[in-house]
Amino acid sequence: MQPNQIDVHDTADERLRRDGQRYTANRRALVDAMASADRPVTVVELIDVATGMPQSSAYRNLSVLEDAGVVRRLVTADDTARFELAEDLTGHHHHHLICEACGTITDIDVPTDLEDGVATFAASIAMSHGFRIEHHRLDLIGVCPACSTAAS
Amino acid sequence: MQPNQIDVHDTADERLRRDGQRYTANRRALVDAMASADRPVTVVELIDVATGMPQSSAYRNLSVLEDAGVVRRLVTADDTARFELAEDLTGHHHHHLICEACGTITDIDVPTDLEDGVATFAASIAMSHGFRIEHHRLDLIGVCPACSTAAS
DNA sequence: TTTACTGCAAAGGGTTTGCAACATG
DNA sequence: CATGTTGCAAACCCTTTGCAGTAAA
Repeated sequence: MQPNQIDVHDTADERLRRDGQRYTANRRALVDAMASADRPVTVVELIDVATGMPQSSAYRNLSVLEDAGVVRRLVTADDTARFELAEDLTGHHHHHLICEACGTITDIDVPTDLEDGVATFAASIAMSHGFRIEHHRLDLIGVCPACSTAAS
Repeated sequence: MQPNQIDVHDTADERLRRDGQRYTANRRALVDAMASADRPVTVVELIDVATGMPQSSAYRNLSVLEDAGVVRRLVTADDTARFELAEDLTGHHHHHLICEACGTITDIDVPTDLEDGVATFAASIAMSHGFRIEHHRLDLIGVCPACSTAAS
């Protein structure tokens, strides 16, 4: 169902080259870190895993990877960006469950019929507003079990 | 269908008082500015309307208004927060159409059946993940007509 | 040997906060 | 007159950038 790890790196390499960029050790480390996380991660989390990488390199490389379509940057309520591999690399279309207390994001799958409903709706809005719609976002926002417990 | 302007101010006043806060001229100006905009607005836009208000006051008051449940803060791809009146003040549940080129957000209405589908989905996720779900977000993201034209 | 990448340090830019003066209940 | 509010200026924090050196094609 999902492309394996090797495919992810190959594709990343290919997309970077297409942009005249190189798939360096730092960039591979970032991709690895994101591939092994099951949720979008912050720059700080990425740096913790890729030991010793300076923040500036992390940011710069993430930006290159984003431009090449390898990673996606998410911004939610708290002002820290989170990064995940592009969906066409993981082969896994998903949405997000967000805890507004701690900011953690969890991946969730959406039933096909709901997904279809969103697609139909998107098409109609594209038509009526003259908008070119690239993608959509369906987030459920609330408080995770851990934060619920902590608060009480 | 919608509560009128006076109700919005009354409700804002009431919710602030509940928090031991006052509904001052600055805060009223912010609420007015948001009520007369048909989309979420940035702090800079709010300041332009409420002439002379220092940024620090705008931020501080928006934060108080958010805590009181009068306004909602949105963060999207560009790193500038946007503010809108809480849905239970305007009586208008809606979602957003976001231009990833200029960052502008437009309000859109979602058909009832799709909305129901999202609600059902949210309930099932709440159950399976032990999450308390407060609200949801369905954004369509792409490029607006103006930016499409500008780019070509 | 040219072009991209690195890492340090410094700057940017949106947002928050300390503090003294002010205004409201 | 006690408590909330204002506005200035400075601090904050995440993020970006200049630059000199390094590595890859």
